[in-house]
Amino acid sequence: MRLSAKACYGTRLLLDLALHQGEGSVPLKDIARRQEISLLYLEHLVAPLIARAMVKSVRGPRGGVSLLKHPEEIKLSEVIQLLEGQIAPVECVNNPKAYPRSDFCAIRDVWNEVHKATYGVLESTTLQDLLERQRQKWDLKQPKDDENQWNNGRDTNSTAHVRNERNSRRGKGQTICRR
Amino acid sequence: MRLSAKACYGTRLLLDLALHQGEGSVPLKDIARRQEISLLYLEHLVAPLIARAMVKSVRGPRGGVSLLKHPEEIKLSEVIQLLEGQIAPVECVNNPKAYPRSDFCAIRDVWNEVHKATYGVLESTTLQDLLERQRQKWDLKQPKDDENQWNNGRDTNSTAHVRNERNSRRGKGQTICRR
DNA sequence: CTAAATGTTGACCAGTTCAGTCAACAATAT
DNA sequence: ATATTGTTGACTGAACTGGTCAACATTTAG
Repeated sequence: MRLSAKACYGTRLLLDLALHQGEGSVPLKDIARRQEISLLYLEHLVAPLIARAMVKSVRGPRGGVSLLKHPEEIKLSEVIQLLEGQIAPVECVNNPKAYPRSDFCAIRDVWNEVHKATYGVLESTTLQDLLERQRQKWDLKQPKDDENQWNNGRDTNSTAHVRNERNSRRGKGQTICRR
Repeated sequence: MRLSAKACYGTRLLLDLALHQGEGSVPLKDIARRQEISLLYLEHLVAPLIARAMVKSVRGPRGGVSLLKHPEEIKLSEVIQLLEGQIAPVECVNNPKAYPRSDFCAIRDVWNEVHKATYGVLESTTLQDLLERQRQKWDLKQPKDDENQWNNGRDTNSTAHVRNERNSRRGKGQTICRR
């Protein structure tokens, strides 16, 4: 039951912003570089976060994005729901009214339990929690020059390339995580 | 974090077999009809279950499939792992050794918790549990002629058609669940 | 021995989704 | 006026999914 790269990248973007709070607008270009995510993709990915008022953006020189809510106000359940579309494993858990017969389905009950278990973890975890945990890990490791805090299991040794600059001809980009 | 139709159908196939224990081999054709799943697809889907010795098959007249293990010996974690490929939301939870840097990633810890929560539910649920729950629901509802016990949230009103007979020209099949 | 009824399996397909890209444009600071 | 940032509609190639086709294998019944 795989998490999409979109939800994963979005979570990393938010943590990156939390780690850089107090620095004004953070250019997406910098986040893309630190997180090794395509800038062009990141620009699209940030839109729902802006629309949901989790993040605000400023255009122009010294532009970028920044958190609009406090990290403790941002629950992961909200983030994943927004980016993934649904947290429930099947649609009849997500929208039981549309599937009245599923009331008599024992299997649906299990997916419901899976959903509750997953949702419970995400609902009780805030961006603040992530921030504190990440800082603790860094304090242990002293990775001052290693803000690439993630490794979400994607193949970071891929030879695929991606651009993270706009309006440039196709060319070498940084190694990306692919699915 | 969607469950694939494959994992969903496989779970329903196993429950259907559990409900029909004691009847010898159950033809896949009958399961396909009851569950409204393509027979042709079901034939492919059953292969890993046979390979894993959860199910056994008999060819020829009076052939079909039947459970090889007792329902209480079949955990859903095993089933979903087999059919879905992985239960963990990201690969670095599934295979941490391949991602050493993820040890310092706070986000990975959260996906780990999500995984543990999900896995916990599936690991503690057996086919026997499903069987008992399904029978209880039926006792309440008396759906004697309604063995289509599921409704996994897929659109059962679809006008798409599917064949569930072999070696016949393309033609009208039964309504199927699509994603 | 033949026909029918079942499973087996390699190959294939159309549609969908995804991760990413392109480019024109808008807004802002210098 | 230029550079630097974000915005957004449209697009793309690859991967995956749910399903199909057909030839074949096995088994039973007549």
